[in-house]
Amino acid sequence: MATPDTRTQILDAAEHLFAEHGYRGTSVRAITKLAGANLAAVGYHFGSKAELMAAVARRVVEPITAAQCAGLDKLLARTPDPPVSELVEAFAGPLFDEMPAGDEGGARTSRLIVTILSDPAEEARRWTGPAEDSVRERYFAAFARVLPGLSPEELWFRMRGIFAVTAVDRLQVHQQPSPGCVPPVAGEAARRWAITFLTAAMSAPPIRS
Amino acid sequence: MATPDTRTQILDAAEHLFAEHGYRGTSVRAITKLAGANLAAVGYHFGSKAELMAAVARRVVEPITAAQCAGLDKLLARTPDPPVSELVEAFAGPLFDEMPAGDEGGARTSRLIVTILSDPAEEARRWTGPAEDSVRERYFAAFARVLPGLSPEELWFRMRGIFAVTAVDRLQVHQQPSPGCVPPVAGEAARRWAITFLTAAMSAPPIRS
DNA sequence: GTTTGATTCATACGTTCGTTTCATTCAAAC
DNA sequence: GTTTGAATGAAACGAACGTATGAATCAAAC
Repeated sequence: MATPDTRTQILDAAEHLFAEHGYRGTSVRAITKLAGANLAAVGYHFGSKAELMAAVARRVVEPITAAQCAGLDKLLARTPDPPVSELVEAFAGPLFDEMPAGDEGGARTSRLIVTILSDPAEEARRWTGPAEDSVRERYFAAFARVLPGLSPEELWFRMRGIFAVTAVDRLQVHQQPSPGCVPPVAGEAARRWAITFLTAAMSAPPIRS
Repeated sequence: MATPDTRTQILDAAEHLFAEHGYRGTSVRAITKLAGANLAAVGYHFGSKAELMAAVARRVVEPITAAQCAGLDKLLARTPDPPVSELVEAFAGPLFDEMPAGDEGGARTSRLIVTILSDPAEEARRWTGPAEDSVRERYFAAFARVLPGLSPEELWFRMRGIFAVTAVDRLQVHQQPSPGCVPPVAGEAARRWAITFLTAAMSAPPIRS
């Protein structure tokens, strides 16, 4: 295999380190060292550290968003009222699937997504684009159709819940290792657990207020 | 009201800034400036920035853990097999209740908890103590009793799900503001939504493998 | 009034950070 | 062979960081 160009190697190294230590916890020097590139290469290829992070986020999030979009298209082409479980799977499934090789069971990607969405850095707000918003809104509309009686606010809450469960799924590496709590879970099992868990949660009757 | 002592003012300022900008995104200088204290006061009263963060985390997490513990005690004193909804409420409820004054509807506390648990910094692993682990294990045992048929692994997954939903509940401030997605939700409504959502999720039948 | 111990203060140290500069390399175009 | 423009390399810049130091302050004890 031909060694990839410097730009790609920097992207790979940055993805790895950003996932492991966060945005602020990763220095440009550490990235270029891991990538075997020169310190100035980040500035040359990406402009700045923030733009590098944006490129990393795009590369990770874009295929997920595309898969979510395609899944919804396929679902709605069959019926305008798909079962909740299939909507959940179409939305949450890609978050488990998109795991680049070398990723230890997706835990690194999961952590990177948590980083992207929970990083308090000011730049983080620009790491994802309008494509993600639009697919979220499409799912919102689909869920609203099959879950009548839910107020928009409560539905948004539940959709954020989907996101929280899938993204923070492997967050327990950050906690004290509880005895009996085996740390990394096989990707496929976690996927089925999440779908089960979330389908039941989404299908809950709305609260009577 | 008498102005609190320097130590408390530093704790307040640190809690505010850590929640807003994360651990690495907050400088000791910013904390002491907001607290109206001298730069060296952090070193004097806490030893280091990391120990200050540990003190902040303790002050926020301890009452939550205590409330979770007391809630479980009260529940188990009544019956060894409480309904799932009440277990969920006893576990997740305190995460909504413990909101210090001046906190904008708990969103800041929520973000601080996310910071504590998702921060990739090395020191973050020491921010919570064994008390949190022990209460988690007690709830695990209680849930295992009323949810037979769930494997330990899947139950741990679901408990992490509870945590994810309650803690990341207000994470959407980090995303692009979606139209129609009203940002901050009244604490009481979010609490009821979360209990409903999570009770249904926890009660889902285990996956057949 | 003096002493004492706790606290606050201004300041500086050494490190690391993101970024910039400018020289150098190198393959392709002419 | 020369030129050209993209890419890389070594080095340095200024700023911000956490932390340490030692003098100044102040209330209480004696």
